[in-house]
Amino acid sequence: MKHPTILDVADEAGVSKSLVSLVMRGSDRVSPSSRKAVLEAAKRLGYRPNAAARTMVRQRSYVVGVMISNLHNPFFADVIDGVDVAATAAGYRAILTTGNGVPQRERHAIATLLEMRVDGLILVSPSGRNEGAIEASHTVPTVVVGKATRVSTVDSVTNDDRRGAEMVVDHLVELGHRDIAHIDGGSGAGARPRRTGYESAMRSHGLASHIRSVRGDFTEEGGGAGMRSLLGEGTRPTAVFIANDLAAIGALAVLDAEGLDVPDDMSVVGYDNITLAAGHRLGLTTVDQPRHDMGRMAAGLVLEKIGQDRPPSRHVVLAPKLIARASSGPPAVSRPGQSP
Amino acid sequence: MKHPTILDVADEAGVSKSLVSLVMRGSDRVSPSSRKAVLEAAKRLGYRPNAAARTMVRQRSYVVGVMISNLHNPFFADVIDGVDVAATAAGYRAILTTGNGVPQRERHAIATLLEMRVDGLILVSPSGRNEGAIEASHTVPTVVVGKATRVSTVDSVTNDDRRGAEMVVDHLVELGHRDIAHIDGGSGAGARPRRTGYESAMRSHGLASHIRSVRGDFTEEGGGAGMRSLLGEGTRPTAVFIANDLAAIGALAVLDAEGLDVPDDMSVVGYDNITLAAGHRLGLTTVDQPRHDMGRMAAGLVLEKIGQDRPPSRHVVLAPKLIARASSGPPAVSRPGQSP
DNA sequence: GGAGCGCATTGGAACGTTCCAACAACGAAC
DNA sequence: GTTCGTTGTTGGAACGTTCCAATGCGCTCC
Repeated sequence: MKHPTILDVADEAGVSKSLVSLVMRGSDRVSPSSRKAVLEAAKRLGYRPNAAARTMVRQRSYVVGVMISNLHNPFFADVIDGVDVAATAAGYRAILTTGNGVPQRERHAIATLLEMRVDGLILVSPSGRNEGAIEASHTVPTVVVGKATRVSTVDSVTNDDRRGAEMVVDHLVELGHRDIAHIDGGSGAGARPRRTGYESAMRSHGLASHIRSVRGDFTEEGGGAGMRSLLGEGTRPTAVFIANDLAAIGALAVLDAEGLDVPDDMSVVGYDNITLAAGHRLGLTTVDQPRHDMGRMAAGLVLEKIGQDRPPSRHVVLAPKLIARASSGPPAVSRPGQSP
Repeated sequence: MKHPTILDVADEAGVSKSLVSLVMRGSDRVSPSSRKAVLEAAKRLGYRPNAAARTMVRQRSYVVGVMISNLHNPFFADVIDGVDVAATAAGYRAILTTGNGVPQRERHAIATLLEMRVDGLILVSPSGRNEGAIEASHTVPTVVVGKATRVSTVDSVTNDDRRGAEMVVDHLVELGHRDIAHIDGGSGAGARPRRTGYESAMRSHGLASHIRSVRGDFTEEGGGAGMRSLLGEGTRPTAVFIANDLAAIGALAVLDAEGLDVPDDMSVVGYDNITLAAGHRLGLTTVDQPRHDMGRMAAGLVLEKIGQDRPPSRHVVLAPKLIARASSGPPAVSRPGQSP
C-alpha cells in the first residue's frame, strides 16, 4: 500500500537514483544493461512516478486544468474531447473539475486546479462574473470557452452567439413568423449575447413590439419552466427561440404535455446542435457550434502561451451555422390583414 | 506570473514560514495580530498554497480521482455530482479524467490520477477488462461504479443489472409481447448482465426460441445501428429492450425515420432513466438507477478506506426500478392462435 | 524573586523528484 | 605515455510545504 520511490528502485537495481531518473525519462545516455535492470526493478516493485515531486522540482506540471460549469450538458463532452486530444498530442495531460453551475462551487473547482499548479487553465462556459478567470489569468495562461470576454489577460474561444441568434430570427421570419418569443439562458455563458441578438434581429425586422423574453436557463428544467410561463401569459407566440438545446428539449416536453403540436402550433429552435437534438424524434432546428474544434483551439491557445512572459491575449470567434430541421415550419394560420 | 511561496509571505509579513503555515491551515494557536499580518501579506502577494508540496510532505493529497469512461452519457453527470458532494463534505476534492470509452485512453487517464497520488480512485463504468482497477487497487482504495467486479481488492457500486433486465422482459411479457429482441451494450460496463438477464427472463417465460440479441453499444450511434440491423433481418419484433437510454434514443430516431410508430409498431425500453428519457417527447420506458446516491456511496466507500491497511472489499448492489412510460404498450395486433 | 507553566513562534528535517557539475574508465591521438 | 574526449554514472542541491522539537517570553504562584 506504500508507494515505492525512485530510491527503492535504485536499490533494487543496484544503481543510483539519478540513473533511475534518466531511464524513467527515456534518456538515451544509458547503457542497455542498466536500462534493463532499472526497468525490471521498477516493474517488480510496481513503481509509479510521483507527479507531485516532479512538479515541484521542474516547476511545471505538464497538466492543463479544465473547469466545466455543468457536466449535464452534452455540449461540453465534445469540447473536452477536443481539449484532451490536443493536450495529449502536446505531451500534456488534462484533468477536469466541475462546479455544477454554482458560481461558488466553480470558484472552488478553479482553486483546486490552481493549487495543483496546472500549467494552463481552460474554463468552459463559466457562469457568473469573470473574476475567477481574471484572477487565475495572473498566474497561469487562461482561456474561456463559450463566453465572450474582453479581459486583456484572458483568451477566449466562442462562437458568435449574437450572430447565431440573429440567424435564428431571420430563419423564423423567413418562414412567416412575426410573433417570436425567446426563452433565455439566465446567467449562463453566452445567454446574454443570444438574447441581445434575438432582440436586435427582431428590431431590424420591424418586430420590436413582438419582442418577448422570458427567463430560463441552460437546463431542461429551465426550458420547461420558461415554456410554462410563456404559455401562461396571454397570446401564444407562433415560434420560440430557446437559449440552448437542452432547454429546448425541456420546452418540447412541456408543449407535448399540453397537447400542442410542433411546428404547427409552435415552431421551436434551440442552440448548440447537440447530437440529441438531431436524434430527437422530431429533429430540432438549432445552431451549430464546432465543439470539438473549440476544445482543440482552446487547448492550443493555452499551450502556446505556457512559458511565455506577457503574451498578448487572443479572442477566437467562430461562425455559427443554422441547422434547419423539422421543429420549425411556417405558422399554421397566417394572420388576417397580412401580406402573404 | 511567478507563484509566491510561503517564504515570500513570511518575509512580507515579518514572521517565520512556520507561522504562515499555521495561519494558512487555520490553526487557533496564532495571535490575532500575527494572523492578520499574515493574511494581509498573503492577499497582497496573491499567495496560493502549492498542493504538490503539501502532498509531498503530508503523504496525502486529499484528492479523490474519478475516471469517467464516457462524458457523453448524461447518466454519469449525476454520479459525478454525488461523488463531488460527498468528497467535498469530507474535506476532499474531486478531480476527473476521461478515456472516452477507449480502453487504452482509460488506462492513461487512470495513470494520470495515480501519478498525482490521489488518495482514492473511483472508476465510473470502465470499459474493457478490469486490470486497470485491479492494478490501481494495490496502491490506493479503488471503487468501480456501474460494473460488477468480484475482485477482492476493489469495491463496487452497481445496480442489479441482471434483475433490471428481467424486470423489463417481465413488463413486456405482461403487456402481451412474445417477440422481444435485445440490442446489447457491447463491451460497455453492465452490458453483459443486462443481456444475461434478458436471456434468462425470456427462457423463464418459455420464450427461449424468441431470444434475439444484436450488437450495439452505449451510444446513440450504437443504438441506431443496432436497430437498423434488427430491422434488416427477417421478422420485426414487437418489442425491443435496448441496453441503455442513450442507445434507445438513437434507436427511436431510426424507427422514426423508417416511419414506424412507437409503441404501436414496436415497444421500446431503455435503461438508466436519464432525464432526457423522461423529457423525450414520447416518454421512454426505462429502468431507473439511483445515480446520485451511487456517486455518494462510491465516494463514501473510498473515503472510509483511506488510511486503513487491508480493508475488506465491499460490493454494494442497488435495486433497479422499472419506470413505465409511453414507449411501451401492448402489441398492436395479437397473433392468431394465441390466448387473449 | 525564582521556579514553573503555557503560549506564540521558530528553524531544521523530510517528502520524491530533476538538474547539474563532477567523476571514473577507457580509447584515440599526438 | 601523457593528454584529451567520450560515455556512462553519480551525489548533492533545490523545489514549497508540514511536522516536530526547541526557544523565548510573560505570568502566576509560593
